[in-house]
Amino acid sequence: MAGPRVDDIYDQVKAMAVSFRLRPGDRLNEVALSKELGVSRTPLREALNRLVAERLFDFRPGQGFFCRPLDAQSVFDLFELRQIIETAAVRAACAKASDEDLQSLRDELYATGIDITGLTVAEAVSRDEAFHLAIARLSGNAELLQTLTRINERIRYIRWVSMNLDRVHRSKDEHKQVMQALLDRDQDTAAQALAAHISRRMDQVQEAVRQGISSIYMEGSETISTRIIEEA
Amino acid sequence: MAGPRVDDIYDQVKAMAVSFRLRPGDRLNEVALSKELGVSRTPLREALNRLVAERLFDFRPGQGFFCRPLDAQSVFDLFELRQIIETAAVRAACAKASDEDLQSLRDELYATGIDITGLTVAEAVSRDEAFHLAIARLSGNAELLQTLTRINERIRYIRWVSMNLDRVHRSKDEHKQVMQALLDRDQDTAAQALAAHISRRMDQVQEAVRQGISSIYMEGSETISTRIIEEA
DNA sequence: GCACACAGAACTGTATACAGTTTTGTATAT
DNA sequence: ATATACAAAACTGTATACAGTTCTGTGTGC
Repeated sequence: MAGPRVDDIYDQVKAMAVSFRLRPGDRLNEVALSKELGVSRTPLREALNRLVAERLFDFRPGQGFFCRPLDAQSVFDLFELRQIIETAAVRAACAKASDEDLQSLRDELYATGIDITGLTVAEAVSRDEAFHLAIARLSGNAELLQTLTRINERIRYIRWVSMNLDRVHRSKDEHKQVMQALLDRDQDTAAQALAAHISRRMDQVQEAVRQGISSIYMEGSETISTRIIEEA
Repeated sequence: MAGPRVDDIYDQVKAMAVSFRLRPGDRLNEVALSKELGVSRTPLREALNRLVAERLFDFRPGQGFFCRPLDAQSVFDLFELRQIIETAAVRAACAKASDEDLQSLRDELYATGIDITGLTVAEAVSRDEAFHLAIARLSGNAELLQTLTRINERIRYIRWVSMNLDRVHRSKDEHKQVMQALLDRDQDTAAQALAAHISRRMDQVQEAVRQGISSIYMEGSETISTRIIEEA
């Protein structure tokens, strides 16, 4: 029976951290969390150590594990890095992706990625992420894909919140633009469009951050399930 | 007295993995290693879980931890990613680094980074890494620096071996070129020089990989301490 | 000679216990 | 009222024990 519990625990705790059900900066109580998850402290700590390596948690010897707080500088750095990586990825995708792969990405984008009305914010962000990750996958570089995945996990919550604050969702046009450049295999246009797209998002997020990260955390996870009613 | 052992164990095991004292693909024996390190399995496993997250180890439930083997594709992907990140970093450094920081990087390069005759291969690679990391630091992006650090750890051994195989070391000129472009704050030249520099290294490494990774692992760590006698 | 089955050893996965440290709460003195 | 000292509680860090699984080596049948 003994399933590979560490992997499960890892996923569960990561989900909590990513959605900030565990509050940034707070020390987490190992016995309480282990009881909640129905496991002992040993595998929980193993999972937490993985998350320390992924920078989702801080570890202070003698004090334990802390939810890593996201300061304004880190948010900026992560977005900048994301832009660097995605720009390179889309260029590689232009050069290396097969026609079939590009076509099926296009189909998927038009089937599920366009109309986000009625979706929750969480769902909308998830689809957005999926499109960007799909491009990274087409780059053919597994390490690049992995790195981007990790980055996304760390900025996901801030994207949720920021998407909630300003309700203009222009992604659809911008994604279409990138997709077209991909189909044309036009590296420069694709890279430029994607860079501009990410920059706009970064501006929105920086604006959200400026309103105070601490208050952002207060918003809580209920906003994530708010449904999007208007569209640009 | 109880020191923060996990951090120490983490460093020690990482050093073993990076230098391939632990052989790629092999399962590692927890009790043997814990005895060797003089600790129990619990903190050892915590450290190993961090290294799993960093992709230095694989973890297969029910079987344990394995040294992650470096296949040719991963080596290529890591070098490609490194090139992407460093190219962007040097551009950012051109734009954002202070004059003093650039000057002190130049001084350090000319003081310690030029003549590698008489150094061991490990020392030479270490200095090379230091120069590249310094540029990443000047980008002002802590996340970028961290990501590059992780990448370097994973390709360090392969660089050792490849440096040992072909004994032409042209880094000095190429580093000088990059440094000059940085001082001129010439983004395009700097990026191009750095990209070319990494590409050349990548070619050398791919050549080494082509000779068979398995035989490379056999070379063992004694080659790392071989001293460099000739210079280009 | 080869494949397969089975028993024993070795190893992993997790719970638990305990030592040592940090935190918290309270009472006392200024 | 505030600061300080001290005691108790809570929590972390690690070792160890044990259950369950995987591996290994031997022997048997074909």
